[in-house]
Amino acid sequence: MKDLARDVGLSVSVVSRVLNGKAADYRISEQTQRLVREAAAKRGFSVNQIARGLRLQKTKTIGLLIPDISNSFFSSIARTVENAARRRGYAIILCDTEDDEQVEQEALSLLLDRAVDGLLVSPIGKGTEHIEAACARKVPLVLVDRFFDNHDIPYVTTNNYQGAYDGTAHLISAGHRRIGFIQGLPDSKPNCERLRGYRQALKDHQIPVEDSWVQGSKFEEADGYASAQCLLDSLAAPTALFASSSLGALGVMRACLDRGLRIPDDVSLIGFDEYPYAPLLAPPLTTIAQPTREIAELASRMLIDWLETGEGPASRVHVLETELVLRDSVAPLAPPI
Amino acid sequence: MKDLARDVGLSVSVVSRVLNGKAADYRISEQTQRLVREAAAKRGFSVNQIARGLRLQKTKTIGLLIPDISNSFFSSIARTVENAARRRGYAIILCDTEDDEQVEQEALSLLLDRAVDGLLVSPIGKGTEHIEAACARKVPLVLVDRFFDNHDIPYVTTNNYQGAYDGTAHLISAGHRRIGFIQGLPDSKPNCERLRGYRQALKDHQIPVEDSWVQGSKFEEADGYASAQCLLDSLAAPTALFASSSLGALGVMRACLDRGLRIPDDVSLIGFDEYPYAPLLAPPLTTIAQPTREIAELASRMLIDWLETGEGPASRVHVLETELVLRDSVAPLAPPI
DNA sequence: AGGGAAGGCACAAACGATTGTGCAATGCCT
DNA sequence: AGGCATTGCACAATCGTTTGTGCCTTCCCT
Repeated sequence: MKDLARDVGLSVSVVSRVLNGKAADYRISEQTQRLVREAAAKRGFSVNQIARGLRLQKTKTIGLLIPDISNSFFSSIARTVENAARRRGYAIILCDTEDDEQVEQEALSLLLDRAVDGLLVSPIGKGTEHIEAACARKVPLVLVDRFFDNHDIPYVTTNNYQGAYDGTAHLISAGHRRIGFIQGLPDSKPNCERLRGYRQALKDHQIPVEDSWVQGSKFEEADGYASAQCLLDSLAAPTALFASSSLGALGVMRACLDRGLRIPDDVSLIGFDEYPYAPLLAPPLTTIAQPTREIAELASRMLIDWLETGEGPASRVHVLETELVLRDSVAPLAPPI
Repeated sequence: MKDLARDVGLSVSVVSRVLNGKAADYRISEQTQRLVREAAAKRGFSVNQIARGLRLQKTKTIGLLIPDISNSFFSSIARTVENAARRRGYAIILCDTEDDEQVEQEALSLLLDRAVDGLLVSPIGKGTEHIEAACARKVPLVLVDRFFDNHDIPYVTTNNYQGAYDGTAHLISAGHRRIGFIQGLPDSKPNCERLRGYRQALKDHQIPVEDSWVQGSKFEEADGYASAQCLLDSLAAPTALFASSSLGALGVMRACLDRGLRIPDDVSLIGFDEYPYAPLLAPPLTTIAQPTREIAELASRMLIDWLETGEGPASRVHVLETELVLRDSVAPLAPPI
């Protein structure tokens, strides 16, 4: 910018003001403005955002902290967030926490050190101190998908409870009474809510809930596989399974395949999360679809509005509805012979 | 840092040097070092990377420019890159170009304005001027997956030619002679190479190549769907299809489903790209697997080494091998009756 | 013509770090 | 005791912007 100023024979302050549209406020003549603008265009000048960030204490950057970008749910979120952010002039620093709390803390520090203006976080769920610390530093933060309800951090998520309730009820209405639940990360809010929905659906239909029907500990395919094996090994094996995640459902399918169990003839299956492959699986999977795009759009809008107005969102909680997508992985239970 | 310096009664220069491990070079006493370090630890101090970046002209940030993060190939790449980068102290600014050249240019400017130290990019492929411009600005850049071969920009990619050749040869060995090719973005190098491999395989088996057998224009499911419809509508419809991408293969499967065509009985299918769902599709899909993790690891290592040593990679081109993963989507062609 | 207002721009101090250099104080040698 | 190294630290410039303020003109009004 100094070079540019020298070239046009003006001071850097004039150049800066022209380029920032503050020419009128400082009585810069039309002629000078044109001069500056043309020179800037000709030299392809663009401001150094680092220096600008230092001076303004605003980096026009948002930190996106998610557990697993290779998971289609989060990669959809990331895509939408990135697009929305870029359209409003923000860059996204991506951190993948690998569902590891240690990594989450490190990544958070890395983001804070880089002075991001705001954060979009889908936290592991266990420890909340580091997240609170970020809030204490007055960095606007909105939680996505996973959230805390004993804090006042705004969030946008899915109605996980209702989604799981609907799915479970669907299985029950098909005649199933022994229904297994393949869970993900037990501490994460979405998982808790899904579990709650599952339990409530059973209760509402006078089906006693067996603790052993709930298996699993991570949102991973291998974990779903192991959990399914475990459930199907049990004496009174479930006739239907509800997988709390897309990867969990995959694991279940693989377990059934390996055991020669047919879906839905031998065991019915519903998976949380919808994705492009679901309709083409063997069999096409009945799923609980989340409004991924809406979640990401709402969350980014909330955050960016917050950044630009300086005021937090009017309402703290945003819960979007799921949709039960019926396909072929659920069959009526054959009556016992 | 100024506060910290005041608290311990020292100058900021001393604090800076201690924290950067340059104490010895400047004869800072052991005692002072301890004092500084303890105070820093107690106050949870960490340096402002923005200010540091301005002074050092190094932001410890890498720009990742990819066409579609919701595509499993790229999300795997992103995950691996992010992990590798974070382990070496670098943050990743993610930009999703949506396979749009306009967006690619804007995103590139956004990254350059933010003074990223280096770039990892998978370019659209058509225009190369903006990419060259970045190189001209002496920003280290390595291409991932997609590349240019008439430039001296280093890249790491897959042996797309051989992968497509192997897949096509596999179809031919199953007796197919009318083989359609569902392509992705025609200008992109991987697509060109795959097409070349396909053509060469046909030629090597004395099968004349029909131009009408090559359809498609984007790496998207809808495009694959339309292309498959078009091919299957033709008079002498192909008995086998080779999809140049995972999403393309999905589109083909959906097209077949809609037409009541069974895979592999009525038409055989091979798809480029492997992903967790492939073995569970109906039918399990025969694919050409790319070494995604290796590509991403090699590319990030090359770039970061470049950043730290100041010297570009020793060898410019890196081509990793594919693997043909046999499943159930290819069947021997039934002899004509 | 003198005075005040307005117009048009330049100066210089931040922002928070890094780093070459300078300046005391101490120690050692002869 | 005087001189020279060495030790231990502080000063201040710098990175590229933004922005409050100040200064010189020109103009208009009475």
